[in-house]
Amino acid sequence: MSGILALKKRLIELLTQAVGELQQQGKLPAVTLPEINVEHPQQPEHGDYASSLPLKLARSTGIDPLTIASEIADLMVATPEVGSVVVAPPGFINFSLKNDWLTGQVESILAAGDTYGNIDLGGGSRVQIEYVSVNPTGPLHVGHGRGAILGSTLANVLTAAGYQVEREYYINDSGRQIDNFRRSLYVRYQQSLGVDSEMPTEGYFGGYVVDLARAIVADEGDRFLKMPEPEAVQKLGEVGLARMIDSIRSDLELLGVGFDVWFSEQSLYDSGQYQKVMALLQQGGHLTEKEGATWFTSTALGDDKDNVVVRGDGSPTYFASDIAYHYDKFVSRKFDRVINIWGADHQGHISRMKAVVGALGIPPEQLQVIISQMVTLRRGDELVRVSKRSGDIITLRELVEEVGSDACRFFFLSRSADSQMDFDLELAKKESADNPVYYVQYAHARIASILRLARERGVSGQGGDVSVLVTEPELTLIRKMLLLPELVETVAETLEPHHLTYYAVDLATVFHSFYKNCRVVSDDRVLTPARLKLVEAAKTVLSRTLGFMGMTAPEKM
RNA sequence: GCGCUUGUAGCUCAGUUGGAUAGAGCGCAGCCCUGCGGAGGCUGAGGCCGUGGGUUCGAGCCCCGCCAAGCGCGCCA
Repeated sequence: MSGILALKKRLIELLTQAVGELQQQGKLPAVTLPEINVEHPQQPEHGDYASSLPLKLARSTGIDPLTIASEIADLMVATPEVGSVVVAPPGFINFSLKNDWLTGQVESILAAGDTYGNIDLGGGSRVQIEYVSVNPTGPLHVGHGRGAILGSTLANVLTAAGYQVEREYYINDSGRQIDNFRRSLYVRYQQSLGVDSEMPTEGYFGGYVVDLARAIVADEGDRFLKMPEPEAVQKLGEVGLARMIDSIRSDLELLGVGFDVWFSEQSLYDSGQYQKVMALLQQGGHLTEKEGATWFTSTALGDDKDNVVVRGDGSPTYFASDIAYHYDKFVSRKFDRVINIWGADHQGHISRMKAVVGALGIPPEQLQVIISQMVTLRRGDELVRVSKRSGDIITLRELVEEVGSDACRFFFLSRSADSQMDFDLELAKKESADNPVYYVQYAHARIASILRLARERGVSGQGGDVSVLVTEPELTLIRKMLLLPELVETVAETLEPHHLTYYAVDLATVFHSFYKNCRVVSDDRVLTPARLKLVEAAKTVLSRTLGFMGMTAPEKM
């Protein structure tokens, strides 16, 4: 385990022990203990860690919190890490770390290298994280980018947290919208070959369908015109879908978003998984026939309404295939945990999905759904409506090409998934130089530059004695670097990757401040190698943080 | 009408799961280039944490009501 997490755990153990001892001595009544934890105080004067345990105990025992605090503090045994234990009103116990322990952590970070920040929270358990999963009936738009970046970042962090992570894209290559898309494409194909044909009223009118049809004409000619229409729609559709999926894949690659598995919805029908799961639900008494359709009786499980799984015409709904899909995830592929990232418009899908997962005998809490709120797009004051069928689309690709992948990722990550955001294209372009992404990356480039200079002068950290790094800017930098494992833990537990961006900015800030105050490469033969070690460690931490976010860590800018 | 999410500085947003004097970026008012990258550092002004109650030693955070915004409430996905 990482040193800093072990330390936190140790402090909690020591507190628990001390309270136990006080209870044995009869100085504290044998009340049930509150949850004991330590936190980082906001004020540096309050030390590195603080516990409000005495305040909590005061409630149940009726004893003055300051008295409890000093009794506990007296019983805290000396450790190599903790320099002082101080009692502070109204009833806190504050811990400060020893300088030599802190500076020693620089060596630990260097030794850990690119594994620094890894923790063993997951214990190797298998987590699947599914994201984007957009219908291959149109290009990705800006909102999809948000989910993509959330998902890929979480996958990075969960991997570092000791989970075995699989990243998956669910391809909805079956069902009504796909039929609709195939018919639309066929019409555009006919039209581009001069055949008079009319688009279905609910068709996909976007210009990209026209482009796609033309591209297929260019590559494959008029061969689909020679087939009977139903066959042509099907065959042309296959070609078109494959191309759409390819373009989605390449758009995501541009953003640094990738997947381990591309899972086909159609395969659930081809493999018999769908039929199997419906039979299971039938056996479990979860299905009922009414109004000509088959319903999943989720109201019996506390949901607010039942949901159709098989339509009157015998065709399965999206919900039905999603049930089979989740059965496949949990039962066939045996994931311990499944995380889905959905857009806000799928909010209503959560409760029935959890209900059905429970009906299949899987604990519903093993399914976690993250809702990424809407992204509204504007150009200056002009609101841009995003609708796949209207054809007025600002694509994700266009955004990435304008703003850049790094800025895009940072921007999307800097807000919690719960809050909706405006994305002003003009502003994103105009202010790109002011984007915090540059502030953070600049810190990394600066470090690289220092290390280059050191190499030129033939000096290195070799043999550096880190115990001399005791000035305030140095210790502040070290303290900040030590937070990375806790950050990984927090993000992995809360599934809230936006904390990464705030940490990255904080880390860059303390580094810039250190840089201003502490000359690294100098004539001082003691300080120079020690500070080179510190700077190298800072580079590791910064690049690790940027890596989690899927951003580049530039050597030069 | 019901469900989910949001409401914190002029603007965009954090707030470590109930702790000490509520933070950051941008913007605003100033300061710092005889040294490793000024895409930088430092200082200041700016707050009834939507609103009204409640819970307790202690609430931006928990509970109830209300107001406002977004999304959902299809045999669409």
